[in-house]
Amino acid sequence: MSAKARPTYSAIAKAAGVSEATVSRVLNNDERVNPERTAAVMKAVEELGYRRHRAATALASGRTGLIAVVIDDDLSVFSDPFWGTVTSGISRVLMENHLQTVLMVTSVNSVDGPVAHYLEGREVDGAIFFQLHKDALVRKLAKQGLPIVITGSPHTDTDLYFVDTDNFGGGYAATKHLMSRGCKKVAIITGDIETTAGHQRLDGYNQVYREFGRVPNKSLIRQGDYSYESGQVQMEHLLAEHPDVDAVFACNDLMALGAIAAIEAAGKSVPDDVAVIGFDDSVSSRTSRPQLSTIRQDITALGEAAAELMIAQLNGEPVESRIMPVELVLRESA
Amino acid sequence: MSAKARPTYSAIAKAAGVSEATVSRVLNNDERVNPERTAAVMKAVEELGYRRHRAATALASGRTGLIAVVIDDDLSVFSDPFWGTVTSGISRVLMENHLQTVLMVTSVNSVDGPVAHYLEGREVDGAIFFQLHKDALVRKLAKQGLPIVITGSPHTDTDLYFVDTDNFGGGYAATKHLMSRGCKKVAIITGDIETTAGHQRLDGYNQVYREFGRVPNKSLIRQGDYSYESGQVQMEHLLAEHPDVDAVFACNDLMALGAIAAIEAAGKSVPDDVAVIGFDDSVSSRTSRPQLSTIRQDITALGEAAAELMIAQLNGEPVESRIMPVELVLRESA
DNA sequence: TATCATTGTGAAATCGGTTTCACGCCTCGG
DNA sequence: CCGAGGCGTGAAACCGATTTCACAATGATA
Repeated sequence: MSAKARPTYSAIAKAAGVSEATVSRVLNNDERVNPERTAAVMKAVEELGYRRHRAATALASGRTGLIAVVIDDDLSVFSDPFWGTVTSGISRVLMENHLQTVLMVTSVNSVDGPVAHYLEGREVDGAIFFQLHKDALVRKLAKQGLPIVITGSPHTDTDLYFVDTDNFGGGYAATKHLMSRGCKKVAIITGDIETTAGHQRLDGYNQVYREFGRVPNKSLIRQGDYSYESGQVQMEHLLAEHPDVDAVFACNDLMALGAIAAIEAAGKSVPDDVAVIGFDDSVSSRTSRPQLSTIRQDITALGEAAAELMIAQLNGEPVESRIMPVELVLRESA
Repeated sequence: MSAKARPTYSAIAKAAGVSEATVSRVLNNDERVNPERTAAVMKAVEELGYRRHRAATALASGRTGLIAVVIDDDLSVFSDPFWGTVTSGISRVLMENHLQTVLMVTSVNSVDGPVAHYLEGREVDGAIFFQLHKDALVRKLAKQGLPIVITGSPHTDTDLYFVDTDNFGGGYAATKHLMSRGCKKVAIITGDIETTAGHQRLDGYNQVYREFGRVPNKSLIRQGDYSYESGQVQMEHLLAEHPDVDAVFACNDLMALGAIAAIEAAGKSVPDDVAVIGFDDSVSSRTSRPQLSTIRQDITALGEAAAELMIAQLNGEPVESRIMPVELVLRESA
């Protein structure tokens, strides 16, 4: 009674009375196999409980069945639930397509680091990058023919495929709502303006002003860094310079919460004196008081889209970058 | 000018004037190779820029160089920054040991689902599980000899290796602080009592009462479910039944925030009328007002410990489950 | 009817390492 | 001086799939 060893092609071929080559053809959906033999192989596969040996397939075919998800940890982005959620969307779609997700949390900036070696070594079939800051490595890999998808907009204009949130639309919707609400002096606390996302949200803000035939006062545009503290201090500056400011669009929820703290510390109330809108629809936007109005993005869908772009590339199908829609969620703060 | 093809053993063997077997020995640190040949091989490896072909190694040796991290998505735990942080700790340590992290966000409860097939197929060298609810699959895999580490305590008493936060110690420290502060009527809002973690925190709470020679009133022990809302309603019940309750230990920050909302809604103040301590040291614990006193765990360290246990198992070294220390962080709420 | 394509199939080579096995050489004990 | 034992080494088998290539059978064409 030997332990049931894992069946291989050889066993299936024997059981089905065909050659191993035919087994391979059937299992890879080669059309040209006689239906009867196909059926025989399928039956044998079923009965023996055959399962592909990934390593053997990888060696012979060059396809590893693995997709890397590369996260730049210089930003410790992974402690942000945002990335966890994106990743789970990616993972789900990949798994449905019989691909596995290899997670690499690391500093990606080096064109010659361990990650670079790993990816260049063709140990994965493709790579999905998060939040790129330098794209030298990515360009290099792309040139070598490695399928790539970027989550978040690429740093520069480029021909790389990407999926991103509609940052412009979010900035536009938030600002438009504040204006339509009757606010006269709408400020913005931006995030890192170096990033495309940061810039696009600001562009949306400016666009609303333009449509209203106005130009925002330069000093209504304050640069934060996505932290609670920066929201707080920038709001303090705003209140000092513009005591009559009556609305703020903060480019993420954390800064919005900081801003609210500053507003209330100044003895004013939200939203009556100053309306506030954040961005992200994070958990704290629901638990804060007042509850925060914010821009919601379907984060899981973003991940799923990234995975779909990757799969399309692998299949040689036409691929197009995607911008995912956002939604204004109105709660108490605006 | 052909593109420089990836060098293989054959190239190195030729360059170093030895056989492929010897190359393999050198690269796998086989002691018995003549130092001169070792040097020659190393030199050739260096000069040709050789890099191992993962699939070939996997096929021949059976070691894939991959460790699965399995996350039960029934709980959508991955949108909790906690798990992202743990994962990044795991990933870092594994990568240092030339192992890659394969992420599987999925429903693990089935002993016969795709995850089960994947893991049973030996496509990874080991698996790290998060937040187990049913351990049938894990036990089955362990029986098959797959190295396993559980992050969070296993469901039942077991011989499986695990790493966990000192839940008991956290519950103890929080409650002890509240008592020492002079609070007479310290309540607890527990999380899911079915989980080991939930139970252990409660045990810590009970232990303090015991040490003070007291027994907590049954109705001071309220069961929540880790959600903001549950913290809120349980606190309302507490205030109704015990108008003189003067402290609450909530088993996570979210419930603590809900409790604070309920306390303030009842016209009482935190911490003067009722002191509150949470658990997790989440971001919102710092941004809430009043800032939340809480129990901090070193989450990255937890992940690193999990990875280390895995590596020890792979190396056949002695392995011991680990309980990671926690720290009481005092802010404004207690 | 003779010839050329086309189609389905299996034998065998291949992917790039690891591991077994046998052999030659050297040392040591009797 | 002979045989046993140990050590370093290379040839070759092996891991489990994929893919090339040759060949036989069939159908189409002239």
